[in-house]
Amino acid sequence: MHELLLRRLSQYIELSSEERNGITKLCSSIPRYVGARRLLIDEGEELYSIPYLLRGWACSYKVLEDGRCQILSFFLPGDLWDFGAPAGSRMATALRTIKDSILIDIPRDDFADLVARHPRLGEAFRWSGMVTDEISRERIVSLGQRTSRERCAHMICEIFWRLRAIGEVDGSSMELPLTQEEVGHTIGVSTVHANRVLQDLRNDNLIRQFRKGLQILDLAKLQRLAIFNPNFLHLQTKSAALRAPVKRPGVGAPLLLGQDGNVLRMSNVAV
Amino acid sequence: MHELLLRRLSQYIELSSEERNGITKLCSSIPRYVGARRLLIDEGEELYSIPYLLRGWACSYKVLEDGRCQILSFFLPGDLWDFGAPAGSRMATALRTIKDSILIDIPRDDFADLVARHPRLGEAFRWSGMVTDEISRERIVSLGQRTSRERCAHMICEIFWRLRAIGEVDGSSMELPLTQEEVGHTIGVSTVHANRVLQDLRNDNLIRQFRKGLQILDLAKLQRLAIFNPNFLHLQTKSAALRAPVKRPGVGAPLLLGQDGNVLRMSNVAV
DNA sequence: CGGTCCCTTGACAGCCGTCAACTACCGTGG
DNA sequence: CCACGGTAGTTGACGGCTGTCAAGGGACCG
Repeated sequence: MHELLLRRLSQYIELSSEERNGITKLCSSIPRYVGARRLLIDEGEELYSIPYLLRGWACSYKVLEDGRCQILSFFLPGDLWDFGAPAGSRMATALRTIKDSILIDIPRDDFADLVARHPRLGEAFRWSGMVTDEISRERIVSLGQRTSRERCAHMICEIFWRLRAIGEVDGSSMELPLTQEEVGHTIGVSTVHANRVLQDLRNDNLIRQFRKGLQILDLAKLQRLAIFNPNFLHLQTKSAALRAPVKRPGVGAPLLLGQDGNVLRMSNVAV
Repeated sequence: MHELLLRRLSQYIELSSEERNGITKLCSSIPRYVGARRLLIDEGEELYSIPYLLRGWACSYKVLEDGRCQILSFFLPGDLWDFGAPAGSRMATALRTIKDSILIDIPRDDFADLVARHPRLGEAFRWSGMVTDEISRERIVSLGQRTSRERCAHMICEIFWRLRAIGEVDGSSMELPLTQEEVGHTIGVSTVHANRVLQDLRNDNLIRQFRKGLQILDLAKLQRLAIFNPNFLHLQTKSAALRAPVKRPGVGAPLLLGQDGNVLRMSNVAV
């Protein structure tokens, strides 16, 4: 029932049997079955427990006063929701299911206790959290810099690699239970435009869509289009963490080199 | 030299003198003076220390292969950079100064030791980290849903409130050392368009700009335009954490209510 | 069979990126 | 003092991207 979590943590540390038992006990609550498109936690609600998704899909989102809605992240099987938040904090986003799902509520205190007793588990969770953070940073880059085609391709790649990591892709096909409205809310375009972008990708023979699924016809080309670096999900082990520093062309570099000295005029500063 | 950090942590917990001393010792390294627009840490570099900004401005950013650049967050006086990252992790973004700055490098191990010895400090840091996270979530919402005018207004409001919290605004005026190119890289528009958006805000008498500064002429109107909720920076105390749950109109609600029962068809699921 | 979601399409207008040229300002050096 | 060069800000023209509106079509479910 909690193999996904064990598998994930094993990517970062070797789990002792005590640690395994701790996780097992943590996940011993009775699973809840929740239908598609149901609110799990509303924005501003206090978090009494950490939702742990066993099956299904969910997403976090924010709704502006006038109804505009932005999906911030997907919540896939094996994911723990925001385990790093301090006790007593409130949800900064709402959380809802996308399709029929099964989840467990892990008491926050039990989680804190376990991590306190096993600091290495805490370490592993923090490594796991870095992946989540990196996904959200990459979403900022997408929304700020990538074209809508690229954003859509990037979203597909992200989901593909994440589902692959938990054994939920079949060759090049995967489930994609998102409506085009949800795709739009994710990549920051209207529903109509989400439709056009998806059609575009289909017409270019990059993807194929069926019922509630999607097949990637040319992963390499899709990733190139998305400027997608699969490494960013590969914080699998400490040694392989992120990619090596790379010098890049473009705006950043010359900007930073065209300056004199490292010491600034003291007249402007005081400690 | 480290009053800003002490002040920030005091928002979340009452600091004991031991904890104060710990922080003081943590900040006892010799400050570095760094000129404007200089690279502090490149993407992919290993983090040996936690940069702590005493004065000046910096930002984190990512550069795509073709040179497109997205600024992810601003780094203002009193900010600690990414203190939550596990030891040995690599920078997911690059970090550079925006103007002449002074910073301290806090050894990661010392930080970890201190937090381990004083769990309440760890708690306070995590509350502080939530503010950072919320800013980055709000940036996703901005880039995905707000118009460029709204995004620009939102950026100004965010900076205004953050500078105000550290006593760096004078009435309604503040420093704004960003070039229009940097504004563009922040709100996801071209430099030319950043210029047009700023002109727009000036023409509507919302802001006034001078040399390297900005005056907000009508904060209420600017915040309304930005759909800006100052509460999101107000995680000052646990009790005031975030805003209370609010029912909203729009897309979210009806979507989630139009479903039957809470239990899904068992045929689709298995534990 | 009717209703509800969801997907699709076309028309149109407005937002925004790009290109190119020009201006203003500053600090430097002659 | 002025000339100069570099950076940053500004403008106009143009085309492509994208939102909106409105209408239609198809799949599924009761």
